[in-house]
Amino acid sequence: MTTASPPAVVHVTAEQGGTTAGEVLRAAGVKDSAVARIGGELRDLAHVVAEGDAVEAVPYASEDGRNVLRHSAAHVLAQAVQDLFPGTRLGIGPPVKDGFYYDFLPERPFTPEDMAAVEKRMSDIVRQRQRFSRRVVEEDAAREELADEPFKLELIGLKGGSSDEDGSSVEVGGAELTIYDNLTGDELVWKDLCRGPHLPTTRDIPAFKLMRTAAAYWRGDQKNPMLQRIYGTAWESKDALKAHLTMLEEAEKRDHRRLGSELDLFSFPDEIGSGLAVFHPKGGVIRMAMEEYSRRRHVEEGYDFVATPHITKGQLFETSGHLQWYAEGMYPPMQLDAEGDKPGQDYYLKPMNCPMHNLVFRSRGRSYRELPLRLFEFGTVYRYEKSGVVHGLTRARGFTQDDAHIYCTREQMKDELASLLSFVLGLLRDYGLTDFYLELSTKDPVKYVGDDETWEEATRTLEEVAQESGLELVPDPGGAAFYGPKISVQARDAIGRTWQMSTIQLDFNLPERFELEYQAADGSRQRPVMIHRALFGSIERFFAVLLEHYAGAFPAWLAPVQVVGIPVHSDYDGYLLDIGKRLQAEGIRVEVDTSDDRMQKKIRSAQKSKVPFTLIAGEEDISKGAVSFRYRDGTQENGVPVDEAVAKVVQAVRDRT
RNA sequence: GCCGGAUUAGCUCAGUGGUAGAGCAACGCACUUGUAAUGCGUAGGUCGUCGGUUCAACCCCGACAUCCGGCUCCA
Repeated sequence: MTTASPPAVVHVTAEQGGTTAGEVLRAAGVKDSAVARIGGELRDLAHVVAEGDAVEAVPYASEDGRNVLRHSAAHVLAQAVQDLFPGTRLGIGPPVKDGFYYDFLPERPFTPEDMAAVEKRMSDIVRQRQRFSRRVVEEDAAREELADEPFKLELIGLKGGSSDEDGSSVEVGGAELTIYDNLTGDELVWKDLCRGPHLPTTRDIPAFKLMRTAAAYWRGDQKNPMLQRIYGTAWESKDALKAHLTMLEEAEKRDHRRLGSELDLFSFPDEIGSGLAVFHPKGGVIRMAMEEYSRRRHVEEGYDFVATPHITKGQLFETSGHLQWYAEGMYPPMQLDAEGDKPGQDYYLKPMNCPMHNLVFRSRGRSYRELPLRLFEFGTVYRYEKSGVVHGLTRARGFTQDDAHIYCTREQMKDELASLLSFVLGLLRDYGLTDFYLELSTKDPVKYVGDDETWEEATRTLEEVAQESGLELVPDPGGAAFYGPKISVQARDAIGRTWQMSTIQLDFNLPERFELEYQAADGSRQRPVMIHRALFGSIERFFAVLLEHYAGAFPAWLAPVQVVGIPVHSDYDGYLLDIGKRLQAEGIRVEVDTSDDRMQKKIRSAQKSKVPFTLIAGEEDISKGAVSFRYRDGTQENGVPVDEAVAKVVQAVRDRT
């Protein structure tokens, strides 16, 4: 959805000096330009140009073009809100992915009815073709003009210190302080402190829609007051808006929480607690299939399997540093064995497996001959996620990591990382994800342990490996764990959303804290490097990603029920039950629908449960020793001999298609 | 944790200050011959929990729990 042809660049002639960017582009026949780029800066089309300026068109459908039209839509939103609710104070209103928002401090929270009214008022403003007019102001004058807007005054004080992070740069991020006036004819109807640029008029906003109200802290800081945020979406055309809304509907239909209950896969009983899932038989069997394949691949890749407890004395996490850094993310301790004045022991649910694996490593002397030593387990961990962040299976409080820790020498580290990365990508591909990019998370300047030199070496090694993979690499400054930098694999799903999947973390610090050692060939004692890695992240989360990726229609090898047999009439139940037995003997998960329903209803039920294969049999098939083989997409092959049908199913499952 | 919204049958949802309804699912009976819903019937809810207001609360108020949308957070 980006520009089809490269954007036009027009050089301003002598005669054109002193006219506007818009006029120059129009003279050159360019129609599709939201704003103009001159000297690398985005400018209003009303910007006065000089001879020799290179004026580049910025199409509506480009990233910059969309940002501008969305930001203009945010101004329209703010004007509409202040028209309808005059006492409302303004926060900020930047463009965001797929849309825009504006933060307000209203006299009372907005209601859904308010939203309808605001949206209608916005349409009026758009229809009025109000001009966005830029005006440079002195700081003192601005303070006077915006005396009623406390948040804007704060931003003026911030000028120069604004950042993209909290969105404040859209207001005061430029070299000059500017106000945008909305003019109907020459009449000033509204104004806002704003860096710009903007579309020429409100009428140039092609398509918008308000999405939801929410709340947000002023400038993103928990200590600041809570503002009411209104989210909207805006696009370069009505069709693009419609496509976006359709995508959202599709995403909602695929929501794993919804599919989880529709397909009877899992639930979150209140009685157990927030963020703690139970898997039902159909979800359980998918999970089992996922685990079985993963285990097999880990065996093939030379991993050793370990198992460790769910709880431990607190000392272990003192040693690892987790209690120092992440105590609030852990379930509070159980105190055991206290007697009178004698303090007892604090036991914690483990939020991570690594300290336990370190103890396995340390359980006896290790030789360099054993390295790389790769310890794997499906380790269930518990993290006390804050109440507002729990979200289905993707952000749970109890989950099972496909966790492994690799202990190796510094010399082995790079090769190990490279082969690990290809193992990761191969495994993800086997599960049906194919579109990836990598993210390199580097040191948080505050939350970290260890010396800078070690961090640098670790970061450099990860970066080299990432680059050699040939995948796109995106930096994530400050995103590392406290003990070391990481690469994470981001996967795009069937509808283009990205999910953080696997993480590979390099760690020079925990081996230090746990005093891990191996004996080298020369007899000296050396410290191993540790690599933390999870390929699924957590089984629950990966389950959710696959569920959404496939929209519930799992490939045959993962499908909870792989085949449903449907007799045309109950007289043929026996024939299909026999076929069912043959399939079952081949390890296929098969059900024969012998209910009282009619055949049409049974086909509908099978279809709704997203079973990959349906075998239908009636008189015609039986006389030939065959079945009708129906695929999930509704296509079908009639008169398939039973042997062949069984073989087809077995092969589809074995090939993981 | 913060702001806002929500919580009625297994699911999706109606509904009223005078102790509740539909569709689907479930169960029963009858029906059943070729590719997305056969018909009839039955059963199912202390209306999230606990307090309060009231002659009377599913409905109004409060607390708590859980969920949803955001914010903040995510070892």
